[in-house]
Amino acid sequence: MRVRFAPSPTGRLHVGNARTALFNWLLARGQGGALILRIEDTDVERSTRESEEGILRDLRWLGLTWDEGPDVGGARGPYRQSERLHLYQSYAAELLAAGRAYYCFCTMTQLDAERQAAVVEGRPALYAGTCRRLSSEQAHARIAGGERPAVRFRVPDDHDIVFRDLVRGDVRFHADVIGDPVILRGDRTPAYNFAVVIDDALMAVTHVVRGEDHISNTPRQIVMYEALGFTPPAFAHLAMVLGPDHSPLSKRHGATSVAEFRARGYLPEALLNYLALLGWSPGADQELLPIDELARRFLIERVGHSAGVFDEEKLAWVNRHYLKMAEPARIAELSVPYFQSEGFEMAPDAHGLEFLASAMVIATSSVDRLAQIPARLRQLFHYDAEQALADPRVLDEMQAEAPQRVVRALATALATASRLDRERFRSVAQEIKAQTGLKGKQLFHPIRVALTGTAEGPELDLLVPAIDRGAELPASAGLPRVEGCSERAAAFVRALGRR
RNA sequence: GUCCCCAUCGUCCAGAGGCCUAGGACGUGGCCCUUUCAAGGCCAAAACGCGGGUUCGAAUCCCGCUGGGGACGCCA
Repeated sequence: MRVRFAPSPTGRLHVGNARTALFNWLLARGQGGALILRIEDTDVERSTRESEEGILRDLRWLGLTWDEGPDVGGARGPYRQSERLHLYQSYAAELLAAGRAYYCFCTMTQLDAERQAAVVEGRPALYAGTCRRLSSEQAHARIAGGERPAVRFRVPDDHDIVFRDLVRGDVRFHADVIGDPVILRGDRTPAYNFAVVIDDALMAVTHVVRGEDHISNTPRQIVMYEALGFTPPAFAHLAMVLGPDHSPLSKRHGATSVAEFRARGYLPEALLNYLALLGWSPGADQELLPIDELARRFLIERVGHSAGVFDEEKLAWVNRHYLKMAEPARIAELSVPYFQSEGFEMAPDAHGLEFLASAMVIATSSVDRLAQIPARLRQLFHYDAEQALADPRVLDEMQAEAPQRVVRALATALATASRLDRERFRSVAQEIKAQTGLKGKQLFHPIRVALTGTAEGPELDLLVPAIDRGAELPASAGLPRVEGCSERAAAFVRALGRR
């Protein structure tokens, strides 16, 4: 089995295309087949190397590996259409010689007018066949006269073209609804339908898995396979990915590209697992499975027929799962750019990363995406007693006598205590409880406010030890300075006294 | 306009003629856990588009309608 993913490098990798790539990958990996990456860059106007590199980068980030492609090579390259122009031209010449293709001198204006007229008259909007009957003498004379004709494929008329779609079953088109497609443009570059056929045939692709938008191209391609003496591959057309309003997923729905989802802090394994669930099911009651297991279970015949709405809420849920599963060290490293873009100045060394990793569970247990980690851990690196008391709600709470007693007891206890770990923090809390007679929220909320400067945040049991571990960190760790709990408590009491 | 594809909770899936009083997940609501916010646990509400057939029996098969989507480029 040989499958392929064939993006055109005209922009970012869209999640819909990523899903097509994934399904190809699942099919190839599940069956021990090969995946080919081919760059469809025959549109020189829109294709860019930047886009190509971006697409490759996004695919690699997702972990979708390929066996042949422009970067890794392979026996049936080159893998960029722009480097295969001679092949298309030589097959076109062959079709021309066999009378299966002909030169077309129609102008764009003429073609547009014909199309419009056809729609108005209720006829299918197809090529009228004006140049079909031109003799080769006439054609060559016009070429000699300086005209640059396109080449059209002569679709045999009056017969049915049927193909068995692996996901949809038999699909039937009548040849009369297919106009003669252009295979070579006036500038001798190939048109999509032709290049695809030549490439898939020459690259020995056995299964073409692509978007549903190509379903009506399939009959044109099949007649070309036949004219060229190639055996058509099996086809499988995947339903579209839609936005919440059931229109194709686009910018106005928010993020659409893999790069954007990466930037928002989704993990590749989460995006992949989510995408696999969109149009397919790995089995009743099971959704969250490692990619290899998905590949093992994947059956192209079991892919759904109808379009699917992309649901970022569900993606977020999948991501939470993988965030919890992931190695803290990995997440710590991935989180650094997010801290930086939130204004935290850091360039952690190994110790810094180790500390960050040790604190990471505080964030990963309660956050959707990497981008939310800095906000969740802000209280670790940022403390300002004055600023805390500037918050009317905090000030209001501290107006009462009981919380003040808690805070003062806390400052006193911490003044002599060594750095807090979980147990020492608990015993300090017990001490204050005994001293003040307060418990529960009455006890812990003032502690939280004094130590974090905020009324809400992660569990103190986790946060407090992390703060005091951070306070021990040398400057060389490359993290913002962490003010320890005893300093925080003392500062808070001083600030309170000034009020 | 012509051709093609599609149709189960708001969303994603399960359902391959009787296992369906239609199952799971996300989201939503409630409850629980809890020192706060989250996270987590439990419970609940929520769907077979409509009309005809076929069959003893249809969410499942057939036809039509309606609705959605795609294609009709010298874009891919």
